Amino acid sequence: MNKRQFKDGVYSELAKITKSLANPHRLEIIELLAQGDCPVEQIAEQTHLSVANASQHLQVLKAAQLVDVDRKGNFIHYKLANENVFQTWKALRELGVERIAAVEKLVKDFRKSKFDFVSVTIDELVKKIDTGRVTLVDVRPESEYKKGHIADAISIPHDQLSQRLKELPKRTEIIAYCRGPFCVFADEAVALLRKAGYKASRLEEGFPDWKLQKLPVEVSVN
Amino acid sequence: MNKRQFKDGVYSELAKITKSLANPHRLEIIELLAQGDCPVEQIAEQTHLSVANASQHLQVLKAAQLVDVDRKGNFIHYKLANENVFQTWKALRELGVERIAAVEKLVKDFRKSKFDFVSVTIDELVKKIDTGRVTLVDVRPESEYKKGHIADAISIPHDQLSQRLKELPKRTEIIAYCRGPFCVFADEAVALLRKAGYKASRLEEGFPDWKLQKLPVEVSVN
DNA sequence: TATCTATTCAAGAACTTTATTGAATAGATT
DNA sequence: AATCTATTCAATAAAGTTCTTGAATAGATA
Repeated sequence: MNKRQFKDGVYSELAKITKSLANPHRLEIIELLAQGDCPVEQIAEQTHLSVANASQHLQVLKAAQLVDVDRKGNFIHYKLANENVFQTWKALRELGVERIAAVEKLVKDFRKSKFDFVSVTIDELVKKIDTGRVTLVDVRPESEYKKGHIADAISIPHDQLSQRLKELPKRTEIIAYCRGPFCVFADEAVALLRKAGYKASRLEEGFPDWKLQKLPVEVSVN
Repeated sequence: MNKRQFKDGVYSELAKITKSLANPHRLEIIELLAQGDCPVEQIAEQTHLSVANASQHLQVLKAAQLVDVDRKGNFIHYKLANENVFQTWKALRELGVERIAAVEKLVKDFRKSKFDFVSVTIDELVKKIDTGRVTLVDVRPESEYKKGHIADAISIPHDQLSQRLKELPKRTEIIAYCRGPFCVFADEAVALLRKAGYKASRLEEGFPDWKLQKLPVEVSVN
């Protein structure tokens, strides 16, 4: 094998991986799987795809070895092959927000129009936890909370929040978090909480970002 | 705009960026531009593409805002839009090497078959520079050296090395570096040096990786 | 102003990717 | 062993990507 063949080989393999990521639905699937493993049907539902279509996208990710499968009873669970997959998605996400005005505009317009408040970064949250009292609320679906959540966070899924406000303290600051910067659950939660007189803000990033930094995590085993 | 439209918008913008990276030639172009800005014709030559084809690929990268243009006299120079672009390429590269056996095999087979020696990581090189004496040789084309190189490195382009061996000390350790882990210039240099009785190894990563870590860099201004 | 030249554009053929549909499969459960 | 069911496969039409070729352009030099 000569030099050129070697280079062509390497770059074409890397392009294959990149291609497997280069689709809006597959990026959304990666973000979803970063919350924990998940059967096909749930992925299809969450991403608004048909099951057959979701399955096909998962096959593409599997062929690129970005996801692994696990059979659990009647269901087949998919999961990210390793941390590096989320890391790469994070790099792409950040590149997008920084480089592409369209993405930043989408995010800002949507957020600012409906939810006019600032968010807290992971670093800021760590300081807050160290120095003061904070109530952490995980507003993702309970199944995702169970698969892993920030230590000491309580689970109140976004669609149950209005009925469960009493569980939250009025005095201490509340930080809501969800899947990631493009997930709206936390924004909706904060809007609701503020309207009800609570002192609340959202975490800018999501649970997978917290976990990637090796910060304390808890799992609810079934 | 509702939640679903927002998500669809964001993921499809991010997928557009990812698609612009998802091609072997464009990945190679990114790696080349990470060495410093460069006119179209040189990019075409280095990547073995026709000029028209290289230009088209550059248009794709430009549309995704991953590269910027600068006119210099008669030539149009392309450059990476910012550090994050290289960062993302690096994440993809590492994901590839870690996840895809095919990539690792290609690299190992090619290297091990022709160049049977271990490489030095950036961290190890930093320590070596601190504690001992090391001669650093930049074996990339001189134009790339001029656009930026590791501090105190000397330039001996790979194709001139055999005639310029006398410039190098026989006693102190020599570390050769080039564009990155998939670049073969440094391997060839080390093979040649060892055969001639020098104590030499290659840097595993390349100059852009060194620069990304904010380690000391020099530029030869023209 | 005319010429030169690096780069881009445009059109088209070959190939790849995607969503949809309905059938097939493989592994549990009964 | 028979049935059930979550998932995958296969075929197809529509849309997108890529390389090649040769012409067009825009900005510099003369």
